Amino acid sequence: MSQYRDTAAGSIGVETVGASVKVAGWVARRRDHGGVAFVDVRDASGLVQVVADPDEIDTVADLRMEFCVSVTGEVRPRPDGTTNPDLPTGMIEIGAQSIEILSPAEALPFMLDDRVEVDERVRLEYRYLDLRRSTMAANLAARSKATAAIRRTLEDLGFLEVETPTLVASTPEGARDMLVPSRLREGHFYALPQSPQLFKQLLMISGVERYFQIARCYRDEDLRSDRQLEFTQLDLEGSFWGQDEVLDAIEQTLVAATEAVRGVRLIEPFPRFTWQEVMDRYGTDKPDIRFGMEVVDLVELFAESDFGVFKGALESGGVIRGINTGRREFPRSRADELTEVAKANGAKGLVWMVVNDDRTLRSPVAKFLNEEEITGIIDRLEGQPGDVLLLVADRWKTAVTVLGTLRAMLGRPDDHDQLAFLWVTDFPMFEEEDDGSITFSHHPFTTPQDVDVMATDPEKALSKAYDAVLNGVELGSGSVRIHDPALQRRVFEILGIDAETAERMFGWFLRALRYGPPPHAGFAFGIDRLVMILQNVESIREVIPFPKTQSGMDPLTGSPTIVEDTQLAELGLTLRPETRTRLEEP
RNA sequence: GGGGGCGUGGUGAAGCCUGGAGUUCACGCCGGCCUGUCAAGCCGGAGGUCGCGGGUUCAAAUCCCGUCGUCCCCGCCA
Repeated sequence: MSQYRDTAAGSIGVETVGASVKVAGWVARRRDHGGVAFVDVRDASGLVQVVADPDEIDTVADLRMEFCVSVTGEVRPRPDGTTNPDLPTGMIEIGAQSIEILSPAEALPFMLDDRVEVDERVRLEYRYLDLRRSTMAANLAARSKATAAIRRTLEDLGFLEVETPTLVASTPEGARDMLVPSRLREGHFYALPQSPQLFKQLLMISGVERYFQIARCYRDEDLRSDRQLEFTQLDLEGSFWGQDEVLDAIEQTLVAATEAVRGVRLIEPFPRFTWQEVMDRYGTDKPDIRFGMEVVDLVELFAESDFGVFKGALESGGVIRGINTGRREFPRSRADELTEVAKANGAKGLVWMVVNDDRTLRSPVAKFLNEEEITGIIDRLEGQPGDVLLLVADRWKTAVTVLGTLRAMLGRPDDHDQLAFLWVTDFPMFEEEDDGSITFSHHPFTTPQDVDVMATDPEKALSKAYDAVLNGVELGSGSVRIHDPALQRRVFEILGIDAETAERMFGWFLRALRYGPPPHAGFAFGIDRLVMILQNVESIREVIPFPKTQSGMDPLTGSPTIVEDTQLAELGLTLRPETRTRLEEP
């Protein structure tokens, strides 16, 4: 009950007929017939039609779209034949007794309905108007429902919500840090956290046992449709836990969030795959399993092949794999395009084949293959007439990755109605860089599955790390952490980080590990990405109220901005001359 | 750092390939008419440095080069 209204616009139904109500909101539409005028008033709850006689209410002629108004009137049934079944409030209307203009609005920079797709830069410049649109309001609501459900679930499971600092020490690993200069310690810098990783591990050592946080994280890397400079994670950690306990807790939060947003109860447990399995079957560590088109091993077929490309690949220890992309048009241009994709992903080439009606193959390489091989390919890939088969002969990693990329390109469904959550476990401990050196595939606090293998054969070593994947999108990752300082030192050693360097970078953390750390494990997933998929939108920016453009700018506030020299001076900073010159150019 | 798409009254599009008067359509805006609409309707009107700079040409929204903005992608994102 307020000075401006006593009833939510969207809540008014036939049971309210006869009552005098006061609603407040925005003019969504005005339909002025001269002798009678209809005004759709929208508030956060919905929309209701107000009917006004211009002779009685002179303000009605002044109303324009998105004026903020307060309306007093009587709820009455709509006359026969004028009800609107498309509207929740379509059976009734408010006969206006008075309309007060709380504030006028200028002519809008764009229409707030969903009929036209407005340039995103303009939407962001007037984001406060953009957010009035029902789709955007629904995205905000979905996000709120998701986080509320997550909080509720974790509270029930006995978790403690703890905040960790956002002004932290910079570490050289991982993504580029967002830096914040310190005034009190000139020449020193904070970093904004890429994740609360080490703090949550400290909380385990602190005896918290079950921690979670809906944490803002920052990574100063290039933006994408699913990446922003700042994003939100559900961060979680448990003591005396292993992988199963983590996956169970995370699964419960995902189930709760999905039910809250979609009203759908997911089937548990989510399917689990090892990293090796998803790489072999789907050619990626974040497979979209809403469709098949799995990668098939064809090595045995070609063990004796005379075809140079296949022979060469096998002799150098490679593999031959293929996918059946199904029946589709396959002009030469398409073949060239896919070959380019294969090459861009490191393959030397791509072998394509179209199954003919007589179970022969139309393919540039068909003449190099004998009948047995052709039949074998069609059988193994379950080829039907018209199916396009794609084969890659290369190093294992290259072959499966290329086919995985093509599979995603050609097979991915374009709607998100179906939700295919899954777990990927048993990630390799290390990845090979282009220069041949190794780097951790998760982070250096991840427990190896076998310490000896890690030491003798690091490229084969598996870790206790796991990912959550939804519809081909990596939602998040976690691991069982190292709680033994000796093991932690050994991992650093293998990575080529000597004791002195480790001490300098993480000494404070290694010291904490000397004071009885409990075994612990945890996880973090991106809430923006989750809500984006649940809401079936193509960009993470649709579920972030005030996002940045691809160049990291906010068209609304103009950030980032230049600052006064006096501000820089307080921080002990000066801009480099060439930077200053560039800023002074028109 | 690289590849690609887009940039035309306030908004969305067409025009660009094949150069010839700022032309067109829809929404919005302003004014008028109108008593049952719900994307109201009808009549009239205003509004544009075709992102910006340079070049080619008798002539550029259109062709070329550069640049800025934006989006998608590669690199990057432990």
